[in-house]
Amino acid sequence: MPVTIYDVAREAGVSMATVSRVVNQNPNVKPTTRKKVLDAIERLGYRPNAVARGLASKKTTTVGVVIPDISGSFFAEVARGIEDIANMYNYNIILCNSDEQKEKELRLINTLLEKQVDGLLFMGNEVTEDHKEAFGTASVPIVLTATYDDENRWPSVNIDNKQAAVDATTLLLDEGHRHVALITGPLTHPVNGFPRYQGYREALEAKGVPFDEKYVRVGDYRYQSGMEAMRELLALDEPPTAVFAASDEMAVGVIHAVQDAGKRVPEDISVIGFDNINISSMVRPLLSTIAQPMYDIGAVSMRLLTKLMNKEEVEDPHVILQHELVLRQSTKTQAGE
Amino acid sequence: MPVTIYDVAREAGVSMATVSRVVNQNPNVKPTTRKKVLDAIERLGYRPNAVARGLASKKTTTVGVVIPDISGSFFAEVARGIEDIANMYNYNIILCNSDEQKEKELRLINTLLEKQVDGLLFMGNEVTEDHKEAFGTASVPIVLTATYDDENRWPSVNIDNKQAAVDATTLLLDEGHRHVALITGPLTHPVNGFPRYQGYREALEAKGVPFDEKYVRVGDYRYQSGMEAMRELLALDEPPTAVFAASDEMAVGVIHAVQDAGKRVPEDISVIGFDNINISSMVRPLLSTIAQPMYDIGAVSMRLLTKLMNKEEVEDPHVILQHELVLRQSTKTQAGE
DNA sequence: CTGTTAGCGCGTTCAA
DNA sequence: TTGAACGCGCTAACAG
Repeated sequence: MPVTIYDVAREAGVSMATVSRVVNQNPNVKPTTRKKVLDAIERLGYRPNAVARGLASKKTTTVGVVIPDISGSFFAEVARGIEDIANMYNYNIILCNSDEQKEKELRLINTLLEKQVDGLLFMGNEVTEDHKEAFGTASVPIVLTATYDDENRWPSVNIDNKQAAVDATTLLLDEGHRHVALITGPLTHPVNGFPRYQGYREALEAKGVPFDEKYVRVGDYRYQSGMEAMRELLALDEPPTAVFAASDEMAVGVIHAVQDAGKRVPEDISVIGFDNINISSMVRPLLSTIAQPMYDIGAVSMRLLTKLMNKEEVEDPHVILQHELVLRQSTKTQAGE
Repeated sequence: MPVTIYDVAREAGVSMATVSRVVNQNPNVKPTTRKKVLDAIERLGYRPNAVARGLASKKTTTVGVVIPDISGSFFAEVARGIEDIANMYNYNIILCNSDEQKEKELRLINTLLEKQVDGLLFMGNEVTEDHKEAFGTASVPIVLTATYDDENRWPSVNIDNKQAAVDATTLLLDEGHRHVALITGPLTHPVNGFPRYQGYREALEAKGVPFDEKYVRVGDYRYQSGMEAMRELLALDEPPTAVFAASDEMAVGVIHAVQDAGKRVPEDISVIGFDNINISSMVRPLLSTIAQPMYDIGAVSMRLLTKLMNKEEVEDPHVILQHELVLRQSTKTQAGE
């Protein structure tokens, strides 16, 4: 039923090799025959079969993307960066949600490899030994997006999470606060969890402010957890006067908890978030935050992968993108200061 | 380099046909030889080549998804529904952003078809004649997600947008408001734009409230446009006392414009949104809205597609999912009333 | 500049 | 229960 390259060849009165040449933009074809072929293609409505092409050429122009959850603002933005660059270089992406479940991640990696993707982008909180083993069976390049492995065996794209946390905490400290709380993500996450906690402590130490465990709460990056954590903090004998939340969603939860308690941000309590997802400029007061270049994290990862797939020389395969302190209205220090 | 089915066959001392059978769970294999094969697979680390399989079987267990912009909350949620069900039925998805650009949409549809996807999910504001022509060249099933064609030639999954707008407007009218404004999306969008405008007018008419053009503003569904539209509305001689925004983002913009003007929601002005994206429960006051079952729209679309791909009988290929009025705090009418 | 000929790795008859 | 052989649609030498 479907028209093949043979049908086109017959229709145009040439060999299939010639048809293949014109389809693949091979310059070694006489203009007149090229036209004959093009006409035949048009007439028959020929559509090249990419699967057959993939089998013969061993290239699928498709890359696999393992992502925790596409419905989250952060990942959705990263995914957009990935897809834009992929599209730019004529690749398509197979998108898979992992929910950060290790077994599912491993299964997806395997499925993607079976599908002969030309490369793989992996995002996830932790790269375990099992992950490394799975990566090891791949014969195509892999880039770790917003994560990395402890040995730096695979190329990766990240921001400096610890330094970002230092910056956020220091800003609060510089405003004069001495009771600065941290609402972090799970400390068991070696990439995005623990380093921010480390940065918080380092900043405290650098300023000579004693660390106090009671000012640390662990959330899950979601709004609710931020709000609940802040309620607890507010119930302390000596509540914090500033809060650093490891995600914008939690930071917004913090702001609302503060407001619900009849206090004001930033007059009574300063709040700074992390990520700079679009919601941070859709709340009152506008949220001050550590901006991660989410789109770029995706875009740079994909660009790096294209180079790797193309066997190009790549200077440094471990990219650290710059984060940025975005001062809006939830901290006393605001833009321009 | 990569190990093929032949290598496994040799290693196990059987023919490749037998290996194929055990890999594909064909029961006609003696248990002992099955074990021999399984061992050989394990020993060699054999990974079936899905591309070769796809060429031979004419099935790729991959579906194409054309979506306007994965970084938007609405679409990200729909995409999640799609991917979950796809995963459940052992399909993978190739995700493509179209930015609602017609040429890009047509190109993507073609690319996806070249890649021999087993089915296609299309989302976009409008299904033009060119789209229909492109769909017509497909030999695999296509489902229109959150959109439809004017002839209902293709299966689709939607909500009743007009009725949803009637419900939202009527709620506001029932609160006693007589100056109800509408901030809609582009009226040129036949699926999600115009019908909501129609519903607004119908509700007005049903309650005998005269339609007044000055209370209608066109936005682009984004926060900024909602905020700006509200500023204009506020500048009217007789500002509206209630606003129906065709998206939650715009509704939040409306709330902030109202607050910035020193007025209160809902005491001075009632606001209702559309979609029920997660941000609607992350603002103060909590946003009342028309909830669209975003995840289900994606999930049901994908489920429908699996049936179609499987050539199963499907009762009604034009699914209308229920929307829901979610009353929170931005309207006077609140939960329980 | 063009055609012939092998594969690519696997599913699937058809016989045995 | 198993194997031999063909073909899926195309790319890539190689020859001419």
